[in-house]
Amino acid sequence: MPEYKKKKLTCACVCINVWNMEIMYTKKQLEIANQLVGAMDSKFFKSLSEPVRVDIMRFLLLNGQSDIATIAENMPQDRSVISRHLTLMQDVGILTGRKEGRHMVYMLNAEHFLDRFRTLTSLLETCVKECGPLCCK
Amino acid sequence: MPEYKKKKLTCACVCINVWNMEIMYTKKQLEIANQLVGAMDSKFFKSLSEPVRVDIMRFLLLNGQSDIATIAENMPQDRSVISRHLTLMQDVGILTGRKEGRHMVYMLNAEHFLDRFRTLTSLLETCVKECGPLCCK
DNA sequence: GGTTTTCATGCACACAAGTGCACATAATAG
DNA sequence: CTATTATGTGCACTTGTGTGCATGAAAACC
Repeated sequence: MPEYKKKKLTCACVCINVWNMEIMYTKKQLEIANQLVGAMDSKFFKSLSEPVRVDIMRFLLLNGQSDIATIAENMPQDRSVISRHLTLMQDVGILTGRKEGRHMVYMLNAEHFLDRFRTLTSLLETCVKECGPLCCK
Repeated sequence: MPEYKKKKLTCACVCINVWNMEIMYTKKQLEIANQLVGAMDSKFFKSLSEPVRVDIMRFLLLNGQSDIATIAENMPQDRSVISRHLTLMQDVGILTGRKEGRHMVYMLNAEHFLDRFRTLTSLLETCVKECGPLCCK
């Protein structure tokens, strides 16, 4: 399979896979795949991969805006830990925070959150439609 | 705010938030929020939070099914590392693997992947529609 | 103005995760 | 049957991450 090894991913339209079968993909397919992968932000997924942060999301979903101390009182972790999680979630864009006196008030940024998932779903749908024969059969 | 602290999240329909404002949520809202949080699988998101694994996904998206050695040749990591990543991704359900002779052939499980995102988007949409006033205003 | 409250942050620690090497296993090729 | 190839896995190492405590800054309260 030496031919296969030398294949470049960024420009080729035809390649030989490991089973000596020709695999073709158009520039459009390549572009769509790159769009999907580009939309898969590591930090975004990582922020959702910690159960504590999902718990915080649940709390804000049911209780609306809240300050750090109040959230922390409903979690087993220390207040400082919750504070750091909230900062991280704000950096990613899941939450929005504003300072109100000495309180720091956070709430869900539902629009941004929903947009992220809508974009990913849409890109993946297009990808499956266009690259379908490549990914699963 | 002692009243607030004593509030139970699992059954209450009315609560006082930290600003002494009444916040109401119905049992339906609670149920939907719990459904959403329940669908947010930590392991699933964690599997997508590693750039190497996303690279593997991109490779399989463009090249279809492939064996471990071939994938590893296109990545800076050691073959054993790629092998472990693939196993993890299969456990989560993103990939499907089958043994073919001495080769282990992986490919994207696009249906499962798409279903995950569709479900999350749908649940989040419902959640925003039902709990909208709570999460953002 | 001093005290209290609320939060951010530096620090240390424990644990999880990614990585590469070496080796064992399974299956094919000769 | 022996050699080669592809893979899985045990091991040690390094890095990253979550955690809690203690401290300091900012703002409100008395």
